[in-house]
Amino acid sequence: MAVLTEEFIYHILSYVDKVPYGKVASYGQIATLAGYPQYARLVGKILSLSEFYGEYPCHRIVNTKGRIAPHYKEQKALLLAEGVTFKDANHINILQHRWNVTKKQDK
DNA sequence: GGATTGACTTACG
DNA sequence: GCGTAAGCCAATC
Repeated sequence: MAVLTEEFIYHILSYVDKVPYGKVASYGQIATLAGYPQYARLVGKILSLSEFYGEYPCHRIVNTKGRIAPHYKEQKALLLAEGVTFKDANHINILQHRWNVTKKQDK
């Protein structure tokens, strides 16, 4: 039944852990790298639970618009602490900080 | 087993 | 660039 097994969660988080300092990645990007491009929503759910499975940089994960998580208020402060710049209160400079391994928008 | 919801993404106006 | 709609999948009611 549950797809959100520890094995799957750690698999996703392993890619999250590969996001370099000062960079950010999208849910879909992580999902694609993990081999499940359609599981972007599951990635978000996993990240919300990631703190219970280990300390992962879940604050480096944003949506493709560069907007931070609506329910994760510390994210902005954490990203600023890493040198990530914001366009406004809820959007980072995704074009500047997005992870280089982007396969969807490799351009 | 159908309907609703969500840390998503893409398309359209 | 922003709001809405449709597509997507798993969990929850």
